[in-house]
Amino acid sequence: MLRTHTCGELTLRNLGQTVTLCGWLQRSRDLGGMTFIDLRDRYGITQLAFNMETNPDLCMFARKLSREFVLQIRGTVTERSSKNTKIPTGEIEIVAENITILNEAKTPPFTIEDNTDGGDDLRMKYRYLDLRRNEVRKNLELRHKVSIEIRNYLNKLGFIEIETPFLIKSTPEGARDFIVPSRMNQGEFYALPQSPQQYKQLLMVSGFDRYFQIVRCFRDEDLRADRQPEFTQIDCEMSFITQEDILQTFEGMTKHLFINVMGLELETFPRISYTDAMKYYGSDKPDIRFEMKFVELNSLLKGKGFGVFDNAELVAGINASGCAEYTRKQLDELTDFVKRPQIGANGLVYIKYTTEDEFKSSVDKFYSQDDLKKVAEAFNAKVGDLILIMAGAEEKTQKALCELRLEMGNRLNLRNNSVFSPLWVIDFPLFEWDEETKRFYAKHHPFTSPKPEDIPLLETEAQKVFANAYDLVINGVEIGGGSIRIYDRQLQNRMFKMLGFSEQEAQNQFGFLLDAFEYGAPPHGGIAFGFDRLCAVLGGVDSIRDFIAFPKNNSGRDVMSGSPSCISKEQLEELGINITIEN
RNA sequence: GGUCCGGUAGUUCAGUUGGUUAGAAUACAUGCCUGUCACGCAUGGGGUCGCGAGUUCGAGUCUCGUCCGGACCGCCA
Repeated sequence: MLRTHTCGELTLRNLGQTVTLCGWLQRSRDLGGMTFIDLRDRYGITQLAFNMETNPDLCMFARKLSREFVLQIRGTVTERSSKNTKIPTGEIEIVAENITILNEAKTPPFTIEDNTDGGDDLRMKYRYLDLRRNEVRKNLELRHKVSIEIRNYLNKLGFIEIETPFLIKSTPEGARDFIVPSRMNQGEFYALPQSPQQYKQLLMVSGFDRYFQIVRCFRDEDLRADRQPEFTQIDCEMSFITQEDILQTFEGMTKHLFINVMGLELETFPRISYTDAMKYYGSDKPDIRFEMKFVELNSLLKGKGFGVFDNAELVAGINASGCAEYTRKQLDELTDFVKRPQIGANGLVYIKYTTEDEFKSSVDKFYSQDDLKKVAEAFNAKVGDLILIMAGAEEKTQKALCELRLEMGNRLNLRNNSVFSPLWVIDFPLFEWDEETKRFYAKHHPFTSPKPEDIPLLETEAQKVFANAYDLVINGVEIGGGSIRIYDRQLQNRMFKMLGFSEQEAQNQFGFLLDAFEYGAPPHGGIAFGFDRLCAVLGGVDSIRDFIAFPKNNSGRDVMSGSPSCISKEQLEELGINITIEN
């Protein structure tokens, strides 16, 4: 070992000991007669002291060292005459007797500090330097802790972790696959898994009744702050269980993580149906850290001569409590916000509850004070409240109102990242109709089982069929989702038929799974959690990038290594691949 | 595929109506300083204003194109 201690552990208890430390030079302060150096490793910072009177040669040497040099120093733990209460080692310093430069370093392109001066792009290019920073290191430490606690919890319950292949068969359903060419089978391709879905179901057929895997998954779709082309799932599956068992088990896991990683005890998770989530929050992943539920106003506001409302499929609003004081400018800002192309609302109507029995609204021409009062009552509004109303086609209005609700939540500081509000969203519809291709798609995936009572409606009223599917949402972020699967070959065939698969197509793509179902598949179901997202939510940030050691940028590039990149002609030839670039 | 924002010193940014030699902070270098801990003080070096074209007597500033980065919509079973 090149060191006897780390830079984070020495205190007054170690006074007088001769120690050897290794680390990076964080900063040096040259006072002329003496010089101080902060030595940093992942455990902390320890101050080194050099004195011109007692050891002039070493002091002169120390003055010449620059940031991020890798040093080994031997010295004596000494009490400081002026202490730093901000760090754990702040009461001591090392009076150095010997320094070895283990490696020199160029001046880094940005400062290795909590508040670095580096921009995102630069930090990604020099990610190995960025990872030296406390903030990013802490995120990865949190991630590690979460993964350990997941394994502890699931292991205790008898789950076993089994690895499944990364080079698998491509299937057209769902996200776009990442494709890997096969050299030995030219013209043929593997796909990287979007999730180990089919393999984990096969493991159930094999009798591993409690499986999990913390596993990388790949989706070739456009990125976001919370979406990477490769990301990590906590993938789980159980046999001989009901939906209730899954919810209990994984609510338990989530609580276990919060207690053991965050020191927070969570209440029982509320549950809401998909239908109600859409009705009250306009989203299947509502942020319930704050109320501000939608109130439907069709019966109160339609038919009074205001065309926009009269012709709307849905008129609904939210109560921004205490915002009646909003100025014209603030209301215009909100209107602009909902009119942005990404939201695309036509406008925003407000009602200010200014004083007892007095309302001011942007639609005073069409509604009496009495009409407005009834609206206020529908919201349980009080004096000082601001009611914001939108109207139009149902889905679009819900979506726009959802964005407005979240925006108001932000403005009113109701979305505190150290508060955690989990909930289960249950009873999803089984299908989703796609106008473009004129066909049904599986809302979850094609192996999701319909509610037993809805099975007779499969072929006749597919849009009314609900699924045994569920999502875990925390603070408006979809953390996990799963379903009870179909384990009956006949029902699976009916499902594929609804999704527009011929028997032959289904057999081609999923034949191995369908065949397996004929050899005694147990009733089973599961769930998968977005591990990166879970960590980001626990860490209280929106972007998952800082919880991934080496993430990709917005365009799917790794700006540090320069991937993706072209490959050589020889490589292409070996694979039997010709590149044609369209313009 | 689309919308919006950004690109100026190593870095983070400012740069007025198009007008003299493009600034600040920080980093870096040098010197001074014996209790600093974001040390302080002084001095200094550091610029293809992303790239290309255009308008103009004159472009960091205006126009078009392009590249790069970020946020979002579509997409993400």
